[in-house]
Amino acid sequence: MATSRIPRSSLTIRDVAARAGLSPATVSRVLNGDMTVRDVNRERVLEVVAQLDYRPNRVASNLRRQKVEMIGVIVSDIENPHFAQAVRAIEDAAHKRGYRVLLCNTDESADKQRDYLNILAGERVSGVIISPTDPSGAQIGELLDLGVPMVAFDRTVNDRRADAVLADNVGGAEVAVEYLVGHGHRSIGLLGAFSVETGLNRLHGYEDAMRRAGLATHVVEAGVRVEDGRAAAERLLDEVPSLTALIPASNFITAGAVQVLRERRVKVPGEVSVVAFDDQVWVNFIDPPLTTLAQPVRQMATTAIELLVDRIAEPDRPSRRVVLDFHLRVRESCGPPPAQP
Amino acid sequence: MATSRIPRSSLTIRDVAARAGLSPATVSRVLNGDMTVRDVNRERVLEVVAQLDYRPNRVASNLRRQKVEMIGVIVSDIENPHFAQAVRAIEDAAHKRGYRVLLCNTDESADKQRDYLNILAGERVSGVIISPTDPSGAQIGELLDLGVPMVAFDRTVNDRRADAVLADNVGGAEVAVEYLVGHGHRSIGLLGAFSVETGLNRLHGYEDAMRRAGLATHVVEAGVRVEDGRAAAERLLDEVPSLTALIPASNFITAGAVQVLRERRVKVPGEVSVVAFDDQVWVNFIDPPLTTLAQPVRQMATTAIELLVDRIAEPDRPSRRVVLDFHLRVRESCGPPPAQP
DNA sequence: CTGAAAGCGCTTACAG
DNA sequence: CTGAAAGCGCTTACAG
Repeated sequence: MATSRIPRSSLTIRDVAARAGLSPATVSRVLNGDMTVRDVNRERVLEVVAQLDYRPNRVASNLRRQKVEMIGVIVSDIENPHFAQAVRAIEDAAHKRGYRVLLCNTDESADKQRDYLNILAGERVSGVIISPTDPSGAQIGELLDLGVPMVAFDRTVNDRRADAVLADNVGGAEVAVEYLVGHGHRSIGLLGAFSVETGLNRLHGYEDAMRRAGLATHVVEAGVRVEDGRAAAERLLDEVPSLTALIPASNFITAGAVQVLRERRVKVPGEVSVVAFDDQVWVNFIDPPLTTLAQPVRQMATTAIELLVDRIAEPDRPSRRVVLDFHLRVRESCGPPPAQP
Repeated sequence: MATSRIPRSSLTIRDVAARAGLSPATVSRVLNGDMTVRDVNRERVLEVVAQLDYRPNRVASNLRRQKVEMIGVIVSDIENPHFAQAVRAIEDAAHKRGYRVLLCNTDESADKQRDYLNILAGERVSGVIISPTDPSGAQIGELLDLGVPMVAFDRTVNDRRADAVLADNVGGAEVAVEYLVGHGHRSIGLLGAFSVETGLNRLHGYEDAMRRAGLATHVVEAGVRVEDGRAAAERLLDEVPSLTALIPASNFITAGAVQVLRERRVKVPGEVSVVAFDDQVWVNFIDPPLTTLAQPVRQMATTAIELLVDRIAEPDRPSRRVVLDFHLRVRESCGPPPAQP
């Protein structure tokens, strides 16, 4: 007679049933909104539930129903305002649809991404939204094999079965170049992080647009930290003295570039015009407020949840890929190039 | 003979056991690091697990072991850099100790806080870290009644049983005032949000320090949005033309105040010195970089996890309250007051 | 409309 | 060292 006694601290549905003089089945029906329960009994159950402050155990319910109303959200850095904004919008949309959010921060580490994907598989989450650090990680295919819906966010994943929501980084860079060319600029530089997919696409858009305008390109790789942005900006300004316009291709790079411009007392937009990627709040606080390319982060987040929910409902639908446009937010950092001496 | 057939998609421990020619009990032992299993059998199990890509179901395991290695983190706004930083540090510390993080964003809504506390109770999380929107919400006491450990973060909770990690907001404001007085300022203004506990404490610290210095106070309530900060800054400058120093008591207020100072071409620190609460990265990007009071957010986060883990291990220990100091980060926004005309 | 019973996928005390 | 069996707390097909 094997028995494992576990000290039972919290109330169970049996306690409620006993107290109400009904079966656990009936209590469960009331709690799950089954309309076939007689009104007297429903009220009796609700009364006892309130009296005892009974809280159904979701773990048991999840196991029995074979479904966990939770999604995993994997980002590389929740402290980056871009992702903070995305996660907030995702949480909002998920909460409205009854899903909880398990937060997974990878810190740009492929190991931690692997770790978290394994955890999410173990937790049997309903789906995952991932901004991959390692788009080819083996776990991505494994989860998809297990039938876990996955939406790539902001960056793609190397598996066609995943849905994806992306910003049109190529198009965004083209808009930036065309806007500056429209102001008469011909010497336009780009500072970007080309090891990440979004940065690479921005480079491609810049190159295409410059080529179409018949202009020479000026590009410096700028890494992902503010410090890297500073160093890259210094190099670009040193190497291309003729420069009249600058496109820092991410918020950290912008932060570094802005400091360099101020230290060198470069007049913006008098001497150098700036169009920055990412519309952070602080671009309004600096002098002059920056013209930016804003990603439709909220819209991306709600789209991601929609794709996920649709796929949960219909696992075999063909995978979709939604690409959303940037918006140019004109402020005060662009003007005509300085008159030729 | 009642039977509920559920389509079983994923593998179970029984499949692994069958394939390995062993019992589920033995497979479970191997997976949980029980050392009493013979090496041959251990290897056999591991082999089959790898072959089938078997992933133990955490939901079942959680139910059976009556423990869920997950903590709920409740904040009012993950998009506020202050909380983004806190959540990141909490996730980091939690992950290292084997806990998952369920993210709960309340949007400063008491309803959503209630909602999430109920959800966390249902999920039977191991503990919760809460920066309360409604410090007296009934659910707080109810969770504590159920034995769910709770740590108040940044703001207190009206229940003595909860542990707490706080920043010394009173002391921080005193440091700001004393620093400015040390530079010779006598007309020092405060912009704060006094409806939240942290803001109120900052007000008290300011008032105490000003009184000790024998100075008159100049205070304007500034709300929580950037727009409110702007309006408050304008009022303060209009009403106190003699003002030579300003303490904006939160990051959003600082953002608004900085814009007003620039628009009015007030020289910082020539005409007005500034010491701002919250050390956001962008304070480095504006002109001049701001002297700030930095909250030890990382340390607060690791302390919160420690308090939680300690209490999980020892539920009846007396509750603790840890108060951490601010650090003054001197940059370029403070100087002596302008010479009297 | 309601209850008894089976079962979700694990873990573990007990027996051998 | 290993297995059979019980049980964590729910839900639901089935019988009445």
